[in-house]
Amino acid sequence: MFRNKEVLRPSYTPEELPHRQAQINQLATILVAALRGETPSNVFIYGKTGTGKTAVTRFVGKELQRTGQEKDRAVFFIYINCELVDTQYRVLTHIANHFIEDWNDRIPFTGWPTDEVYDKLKKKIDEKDGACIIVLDEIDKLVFKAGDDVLYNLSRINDDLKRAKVSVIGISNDLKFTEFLDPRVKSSLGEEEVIFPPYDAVQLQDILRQRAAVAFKEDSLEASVIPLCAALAAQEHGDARRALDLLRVAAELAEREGQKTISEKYVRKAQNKIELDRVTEVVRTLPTQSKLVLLATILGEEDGTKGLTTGEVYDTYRELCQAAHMDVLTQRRVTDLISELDMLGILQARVISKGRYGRTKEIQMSVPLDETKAVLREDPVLEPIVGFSPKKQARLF
DNA sequence: TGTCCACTGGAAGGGAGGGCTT
DNA sequence: AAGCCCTCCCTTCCAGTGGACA
Repeated sequence: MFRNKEVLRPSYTPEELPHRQAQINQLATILVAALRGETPSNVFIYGKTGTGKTAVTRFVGKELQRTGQEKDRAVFFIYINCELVDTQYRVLTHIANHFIEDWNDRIPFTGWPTDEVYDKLKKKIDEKDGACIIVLDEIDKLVFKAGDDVLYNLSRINDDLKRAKVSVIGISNDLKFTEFLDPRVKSSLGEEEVIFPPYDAVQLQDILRQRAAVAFKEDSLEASVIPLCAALAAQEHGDARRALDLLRVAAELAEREGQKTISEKYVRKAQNKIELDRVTEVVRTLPTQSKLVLLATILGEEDGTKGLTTGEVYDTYRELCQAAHMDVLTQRRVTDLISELDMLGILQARVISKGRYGRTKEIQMSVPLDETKAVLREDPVLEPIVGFSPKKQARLF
């Protein structure tokens, strides 16, 4: 069935990006200054997930580097995903190490004072005569965690450089974060803006057809499969990544059942699988303390308590910790863990007021209980207590 | 109308674990 | 070895609060 499965993966950057010519041109026009030895403007790129922001940026960057080589102009294109590289220190180190070939000379991932890293970075960049384009993908994550000091320093770095030129491209799927920026940073980052609108269902179909032609052998797809994938993904704010995932997973499921063709049925199955896989993976990689909090919530809900409160979850949590011989964290800390679980979409916590009876969070699971418990059971610490029932236990005393 | 509950969520800081330089 | 630095996880302290109840 498959000819080349790789082209369906999110990491794959195709040679052609359908329906993104306008954004490619816009970005290229801004960055072409680098080839003339000028400093390109900083750019702010905004668009929802799976609208091609990263792919377009990488594509333009690659082209720019290639043309730069032909014209004998050095162009450095540094891509940083701020979800992983999320502190000022780490960003600076990452950029600086890009210019340090000697492995022994590299800046360690911790240990130096930040301003020393900054000095070294300036020195190293200035040794190269060329344009340096720094892409900060998911820049909102960086600002959220580390504030805008990094951006301020980076936007001012050109003042301290004699030869090299630096420009910054910030990519975000969240517009609100710019409100928290220092006005100077905001205006400097937003010199140019490129907007990526969501794909509609028809555009998604084009993208899927383009990839499917390479990915599958002839006649592997029933006619309705691509429109369905496109329609489902269009509902998810036009997410092309989701559309491709649906197609790939559907194909994998069909293949596993020995089918020669992919039908609608497998697309629907794929949709369920993708969501469940996401939850399973998130839960599996949770720290133990968060798992305990999660288990406390599940058990509370199974006991039939309506509108679970922080206090109730905390009580159960404490019993679980004792049963599992784990340290008991403070309620303050558990509050934060609950908020984190909320942000991960595993549960919902809304602040409500019960008047005379105080103010608290009302907590509700938003993923299936049994599947989640099965994942928790994989953890050796949790395994003995997953079947624990707080109420029964209490009755013994 | 005021009280007062059961928290929320900010601020500050400790300390362990990574590393650096001198 | 001593003296720093950065990050993560956590504790302590506490002012603030929406609304049911007296």
